[in-house]
Amino acid sequence: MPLPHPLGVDGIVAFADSERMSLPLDTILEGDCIAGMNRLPAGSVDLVFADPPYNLQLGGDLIRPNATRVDGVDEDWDRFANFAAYDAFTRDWVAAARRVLKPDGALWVIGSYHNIHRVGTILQDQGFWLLNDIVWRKTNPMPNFMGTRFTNAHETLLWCARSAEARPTFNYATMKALNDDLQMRSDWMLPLCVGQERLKTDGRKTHPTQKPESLLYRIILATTRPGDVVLDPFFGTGTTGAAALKLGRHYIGCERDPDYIKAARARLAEVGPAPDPALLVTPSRRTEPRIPFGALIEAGMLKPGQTLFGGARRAHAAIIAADGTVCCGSVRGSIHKVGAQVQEALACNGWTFWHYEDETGALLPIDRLRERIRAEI
Amino acid sequence: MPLPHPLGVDGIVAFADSERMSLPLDTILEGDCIAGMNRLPAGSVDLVFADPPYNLQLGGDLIRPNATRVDGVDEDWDRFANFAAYDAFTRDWVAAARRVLKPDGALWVIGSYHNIHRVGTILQDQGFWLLNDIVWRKTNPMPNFMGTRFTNAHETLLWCARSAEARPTFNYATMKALNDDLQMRSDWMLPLCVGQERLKTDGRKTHPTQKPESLLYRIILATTRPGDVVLDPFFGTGTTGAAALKLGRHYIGCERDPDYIKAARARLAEVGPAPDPALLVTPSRRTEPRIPFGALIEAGMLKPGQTLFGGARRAHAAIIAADGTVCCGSVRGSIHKVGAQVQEALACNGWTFWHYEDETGALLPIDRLRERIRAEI
DNA sequence: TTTGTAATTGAATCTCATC
DNA sequence: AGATGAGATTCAATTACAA
Repeated sequence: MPLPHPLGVDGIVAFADSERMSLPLDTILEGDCIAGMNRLPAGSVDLVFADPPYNLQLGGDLIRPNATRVDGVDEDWDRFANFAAYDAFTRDWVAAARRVLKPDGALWVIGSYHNIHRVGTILQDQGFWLLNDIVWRKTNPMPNFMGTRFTNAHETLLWCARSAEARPTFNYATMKALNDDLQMRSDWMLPLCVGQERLKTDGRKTHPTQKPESLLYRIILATTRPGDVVLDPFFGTGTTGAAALKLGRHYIGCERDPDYIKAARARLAEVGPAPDPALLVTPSRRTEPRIPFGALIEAGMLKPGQTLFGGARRAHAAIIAADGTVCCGSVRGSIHKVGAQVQEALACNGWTFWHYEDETGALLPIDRLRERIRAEI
Repeated sequence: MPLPHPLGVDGIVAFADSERMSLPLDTILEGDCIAGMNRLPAGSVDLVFADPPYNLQLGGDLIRPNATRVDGVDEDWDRFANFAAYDAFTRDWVAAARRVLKPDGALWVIGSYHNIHRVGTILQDQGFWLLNDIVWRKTNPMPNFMGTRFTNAHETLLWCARSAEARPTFNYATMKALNDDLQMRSDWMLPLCVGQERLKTDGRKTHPTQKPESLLYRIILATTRPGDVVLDPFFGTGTTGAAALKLGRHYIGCERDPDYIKAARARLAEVGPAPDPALLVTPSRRTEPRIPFGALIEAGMLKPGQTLFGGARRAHAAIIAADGTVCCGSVRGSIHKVGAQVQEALACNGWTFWHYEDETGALLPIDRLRERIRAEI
């Protein structure tokens, strides 16, 4: 009988249940991220945020016009022999992340043009479903000193669900509120991590690619709920953990480098408590309890036989039936269905289309009555 | 002796020299783009611009809030059985483009998150060297009607050289001049192709995905020299040809659809030699930095749960929520809306009304923080 | 003729609970 | 699992048309 391959279906390393840990909330797992993730139970985290090595393939030193040397990323962890090696590395961590994600969980990856296409292709090949690609536009990018290309002024983030059928969290109303009541777009203008925010060790930057907390703030606020678990397989100095704690979420980090871990632990110990959960969510019509139209009749706000009006200058009229349907000529059905039919439209929101006459004879949308019921709950 | 495989090294179809044509300048080659490119001499064109099918995989109908239907892309040419089929298609046209390019020639591809990672990976695998990824930020994108994702407000372009050693053309000074004497960044803000520019046939759009000339203008201006030859394997209605002619370059287009070819020929016959100044769409830096209140929270300048004060002697107080709204009693909304409500006024400029407490306990208007963010941009 | 308002439209992977 | 039905949901720019 053949031995089982160490990588099972979906590239998942087989672990005995006894070796698995229960979810170690707000903890940094020391060591390789794949080993770390494989110790966690399957289907246990709500969000993965990954900032993997970019495989930058930098050549020699880059010298600024003023003869200073650019401090590029030349850490060992960013060296790969070739694209095949980088792809293999990517496939492994993506598979491990896939295993620990809940079915409706989501994954974010950040990268640059050097690596993001390898990552995006592998995500699609493993069944992830891309939801958006997000452009992080940097307010203060490094210029192109040689004048040979366009200023590389952005990085790319991919947001994807575990499958096309999954229903990942998206706090639409929160993002809209955050953007002055306009839909949040796929291009985000945010500054680099510099100044006070940038962690330093002996006067030098602790981590070469520390991300700004503002970026993680938006990601976690948009795509998780308070209390959710956010896993970062390339934890570094803990930006993901800091943003998660500040927003009332839990983090789990994987990191190999003891210096990064030390810096992250010190940083996370300083983070204060999260604000009142009510301040962390945005109320919206979608999140409010559902009120059937019939409840307005049961509450005595509307009466069977009463007339509703729709469209400009009472263009359409419908009679309310005792069962909460409305009738307009030979058409009978829900307020939405009849609203669509009389307008010959593909769809209609009956709550805003239909109006009732108040005591003064003024026309008011029936949605006012629904609001009144909701206020009483 | 075995017959030679029809696809030689690098996926190039073997043509007898007698079948090859000399370079057919300013011409549309009718038929499949791979056959068309294979009829051209190797190493003969300076630039390839490709706008291949995106493989959008759209589902059912999408209905707008105003109950009309979105006219999505459902053309046959955008249907692929799966990623493998799309990858094979991409490998073939990329290989054919690679053959016709001069050694120092360059290639541009435009795409969206649906396909761009497949294309980018294949370009790297075939030896192309990515120079920049460019983000086309749309001034007027289609919104996300259902409120399910971030507004998909951009497309991605990849600019690459034929090899890492190649020295492709980049008109650095021209780009800098075009951008108010600042280096041109990798994110370009340009409008969609709408209005007069959009080609119509019998009142309906001739091509579902016609690109704006301003985009091609910038690409050709930046990465070719006058007299250069620009090849577009997916010519469509000839935007690339029009921009090339206006800039004193030559075009060669490949196109299968007779209707598109007819429209392109009519369009190109109208093109005069002078460049259209309207194509120099320079972003106006004055109008750009709109700072939503939420940006102050994301920047860490204000924290969820913190109190803002308004009016004389802290007459009003409001708590900041994580989404950038503020709460005052049962009222929750933008700084402007809540400011107006607590004063029982019709309107209010929240930026000047609300104040925060600094480290010394002094009250400062929140507009100070906005000014600080603006100064950093 | 001018001005104000309504209608149209753009590469879109666009719901969710219940039966 | 698939069908059904309630009901939530849009920004910027241009064109058309009414006043």
